[in-house]
Amino acid sequence: MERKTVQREAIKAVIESSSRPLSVHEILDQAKAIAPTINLATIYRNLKRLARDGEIAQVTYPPVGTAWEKAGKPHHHHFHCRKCGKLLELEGCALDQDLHVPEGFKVEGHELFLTGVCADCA
Amino acid sequence: MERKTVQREAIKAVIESSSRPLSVHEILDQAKAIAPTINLATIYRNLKRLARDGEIAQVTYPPVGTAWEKAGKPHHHHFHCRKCGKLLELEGCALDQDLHVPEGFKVEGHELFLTGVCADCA
DNA sequence: GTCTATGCAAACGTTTTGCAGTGGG
DNA sequence: CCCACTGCAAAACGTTTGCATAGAC
Repeated sequence: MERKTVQREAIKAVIESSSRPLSVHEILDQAKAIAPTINLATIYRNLKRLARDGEIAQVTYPPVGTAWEKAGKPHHHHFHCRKCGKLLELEGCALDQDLHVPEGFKVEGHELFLTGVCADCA
Repeated sequence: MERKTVQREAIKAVIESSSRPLSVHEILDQAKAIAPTINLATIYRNLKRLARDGEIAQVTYPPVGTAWEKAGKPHHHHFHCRKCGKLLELEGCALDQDLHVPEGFKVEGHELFLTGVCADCA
């Protein structure tokens, strides 16, 4: 049976209160303010589990690594600022719905990252 | 001064003759046919270098890891088949050019991955 | 009291690096 | 003959796992 722990609640709270996807280390640092003894193994175990339970979603963009955000948001994409390195959330989707893929291919989803410089760094 | 080696030529040849991005281990396996003593350190060192010299390009999609393809191809994106796990090349770009990003953001590039099932696996 | 979730440390896969020696020029 | 490049082994890095025990219920 599932048990509620300060650690998992802390991780959830940190991710849900952020306006942008957070890295594992950002999550660790911020969660420590709530649950000081928390460590990386616990972070990873709970990220995996919260993702499985549909509470959070994984966002991965190589130059940044893996980041996590609250699940259930409307369809959106991300912007990677090459100056501050942050991954920022963008509203909506600029993808043409009429994607042309070769005969026989079935498109089930897509991921789009924009790169450039954000307003703060420009 | 730059020296031509069988190892680097093998890596280049393997990547340039492929119709889809190759993983590091695919490159290692195929390069061994040309340069049997080649090892991972040499693969990594040369991938980095060939990329720096603009001969090859890195493609990274998390579920697959890092893959490499010939540089200088026309703008295109990739398709990830969730059955065979391969990364396939798609022609063209279905991205709406009129991307709306927040005030002050400067878009310099983008990466798009489509996911689904390829023709061979459907 | 039970048994899940944590904390630690060791293990893992991928990529990088130090160093001695090979071989391209 | 020189020194760029290789091959090997060790290190580094992010992530996962085994195990003993703290703590939720």
